[in-house]
This record gives sequence, C-alpha cells and structure tokens, in this order.
Amino acid sequence: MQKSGGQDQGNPAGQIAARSRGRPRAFDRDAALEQATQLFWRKGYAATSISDLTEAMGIGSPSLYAAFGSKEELYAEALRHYAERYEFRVWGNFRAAATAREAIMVFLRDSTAALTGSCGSNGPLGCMVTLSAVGSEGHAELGERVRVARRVGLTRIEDRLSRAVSAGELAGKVDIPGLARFFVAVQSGMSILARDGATRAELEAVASNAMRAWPETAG
Amino acid sequence: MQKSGGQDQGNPAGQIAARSRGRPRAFDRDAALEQATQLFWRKGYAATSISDLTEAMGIGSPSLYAAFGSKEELYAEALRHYAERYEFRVWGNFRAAATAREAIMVFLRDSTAALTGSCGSNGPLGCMVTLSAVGSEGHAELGERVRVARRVGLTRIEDRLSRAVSAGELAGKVDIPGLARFFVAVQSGMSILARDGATRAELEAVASNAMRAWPETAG
DNA sequence: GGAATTATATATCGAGCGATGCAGAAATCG
DNA sequence: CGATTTCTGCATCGCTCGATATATAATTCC
Repeated sequence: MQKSGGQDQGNPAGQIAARSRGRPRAFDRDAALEQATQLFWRKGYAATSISDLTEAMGIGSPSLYAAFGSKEELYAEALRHYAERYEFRVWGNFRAAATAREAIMVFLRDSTAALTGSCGSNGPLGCMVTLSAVGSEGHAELGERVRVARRVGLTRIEDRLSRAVSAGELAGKVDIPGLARFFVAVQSGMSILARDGATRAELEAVASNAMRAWPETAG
Repeated sequence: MQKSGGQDQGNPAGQIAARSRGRPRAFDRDAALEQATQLFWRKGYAATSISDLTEAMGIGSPSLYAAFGSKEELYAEALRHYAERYEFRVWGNFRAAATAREAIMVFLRDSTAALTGSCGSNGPLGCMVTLSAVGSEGHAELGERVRVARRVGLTRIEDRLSRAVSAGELAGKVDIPGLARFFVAVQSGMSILARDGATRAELEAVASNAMRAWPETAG
C-alpha cells in the first residue's frame, strides 16, 4: 500500500547516516519517536489519533508521514523503540544472574520498579507490550508483532529454566514451559495491577509470593 | 448531556414490565445487549464502532440510542451484563468451597475453562474486565467502573483469606492483601495468555504452579 | 374507529479521522 | 549563483465517527 522504503534512518550503531541532499529534517526523529511511543503506550493504538501524535511530537502530519509512513508503521517502530529503550530495565539483570532462581527473582523484582515507574523512568505505568490489545482491534499484522514480542519473554524464561535443568538446579521432571508461563503470567498480572495504581511495595509482595512457587530442589 | 432517564427496562427479577403504550420494540433487548457485550469484549471500547454494534445487534442506530442512550452507556450496561452472565463461571464454585485453599484452587481452575472458552461459553477469549483498557483511552468514568469491577475480585479473595485466618487455616502473620493480589495477578496473566491462544491445559499448569505458593500451614 | 404514543427506517448531521496536494523554504551540488 | 532535492506549513481530501431529525409504521387507550 505505501511505498515502504523511506530513508532507513535507523542506522545500526547510532552513527549519523551519509548526509542526504535537500532540506534537512527540522526535528529529532528519535525524540519524536519516543513521544509517540509513550502516547501509544499510555492510550493504546486505537485511542491515539494522528492529531494526538503530531501535537506530542511537535511536528505536522506531513512530516510524520514522511518520516514514518503511516500510523501502523509508526506503531511498529514504536514497539521496536520500546524494546530497545525500556526492556533492559526488566531483562538486564536477568541475563547476568548466576542461577535461574536468582534470574527469575530479579526479573520479577526489576519488573516491580519498571512497571510502577519507580526506576527513574518517565514512561507510563505497566508494560506496553503486555497491555497492548492492538491485535483484538482489527490490526492483525500489528497484533502478531505484539504476540511475538510477548512470546520473546516467555522463550527467554524457558531457555533459562532449561539451562537450570541441565545444570542440575532444577529436577528433570519439572514442566519447564508450564513454569515459564506461570512467571510470565505473574508479570503480566503485575502490569495490570500497576496500571490500576498498585504501588511498588504491593507488586513486591506479588513477586515474593510468586517465588514461593519455585520447585523444591528436593535435595 | 443525554436525557439519561430512558425506560428502565432492566427490571430486577426478569419479570415483564408493565406494558407500555405505543409501538413495541421490535428486537430482543437482552439478546442485542449480549451481542454488544461480546463485541466490546473482543475488540475493546475504542475499536468498536456504532456500525459494528448495530450490525451485530441487527438494529438501526436510532433504536440503539433509544434503548441504551449512548455508546458509553451501552458499554456500562455491557459490563453489568457481563458480570451477571459470565462471572459465575469463575466465582460460582469459589463461594461454595469449604476451605480457602480449595476456594482459590477452584477459582483458578474454573478460570482456565472460562478464559479459554472451554466451558461451553460462546464468549471471546480472556476476561472482558481484566483486558479492558477503556480507562487509558480517555474515558475516565468507564475506566473507573472497570477498575471497580477488577477490585471486586481482589476484595472477594481478600475476604476469603481473612476468613481463613480467623478459622486458623492460615497463620496470622500472612500478608493477606499481598497474597490476594498475587492470585488476582495470576488470573489476570492467564487472561492475556488466553487471548494469545494458550490452551486450557497450559493455563492449568499456570494454576498448579500458582497453588504451590500457598503459605505453609506450618502445622 | 380515531387520537395519542412509541419504535423503526431513511437519510443525514457536524466533527474528527487517517492521509495528501501543493507551494514555499532550506539545504546540497555544480 | 542557479538547479536540484527534500522537508515543512497550510489547507483540505474522502471517509467514518458518534449521534439525530424527520417521516412512517405499529401499537394502546378511549
């Protein structure tokens, strides 16, 4: 439908791309994308209008369409931006943890901070990916992207738990996908609690309770 | 804004109201409300248009406005309808359970069926109340109704757990609001998993894992 | 039957939606 | 410099949104 090309401004390593000719863009594309992301994050896809976006981004609609193509493409790029800019708050320490149990623990604990905005983030409450309902709103392609993003988290946990089985930290009979889905479900539930105004301390209690479900090592 | 009165057709006990004069309504109001409920449930408030609604309900827009007042009022009534028509699938056995532990267990187990449509329900996947984002979409009053509905579930569990403390089933030192919020979070997370296509068996595994977090009676 | 009352069907309403056409401004290239 | 290229601001496109005015059909009351 759209001439998808665009200018591929998203260069891989933050480098300034080869200078194009013609009039230069008058706004900071990344800053505008950040504003759009937060708006989609807070209000969802359907309830966010182009007017809302252009006002928050401080640009006119032709500039928006020149830089991002369409509302759908902008949302897709906002999802990418969100993953790059915010997900490390939840997954950063997860990767570095020595044991799977600690990994899950910091995953849940860091989530309490990220979801309630207690980590210095200026973002809205809850997780943009978890709370997105764009797939149910009649935008199948975007919905699939969101589902994939959700599945990434599940797979990360599954992989970490599988490694724990190999390392003897978990018994081989443990249902790894089931356990992984449980922890993902807990974090998803925390997103909804956060959006309803739950405090970080309240989410900490949820996380502590969830950790009690950790399988007995039966040592 | 609107002349809110209407005809108060929702009589308390399913009785047929005193026959009004004039031309009778040509459609079944409850059946139409059921259709509207399922549409809001599946697509959300913002993404559901009046055209969608009138088509699904099989009526013209003037009939919709005569019967329900406005889109917002229709959504509010759909929430009420949803609570009356669907919530017993999740909470019915909860009330009858002998112990708090069994109550939570059947609450989660019945949720797996209700959320995946495995209970003979023809409804969409997931919970309409849990997954609603109407409050973030700029409709504060509806958002508050949804938040209240979500809080009802939390309070039910809190009350049941408190009774369990009184009955000696749980130790007095247990953080009841925290434990209640944990189980609510698990069920909310199951709603999102269900909407993403999780099977009932997968949700059963989530429920089983969650039950392992039940506090030790330390007998 | 005739008057009064109420619901429906058709055809819109103004507003806002997502998206563009166009002319001018601002840069690079020769 | 002039030619070319690209972006921006203004105005607006066609469309759909939520919501109604109007005329007609269907019922009750007398």
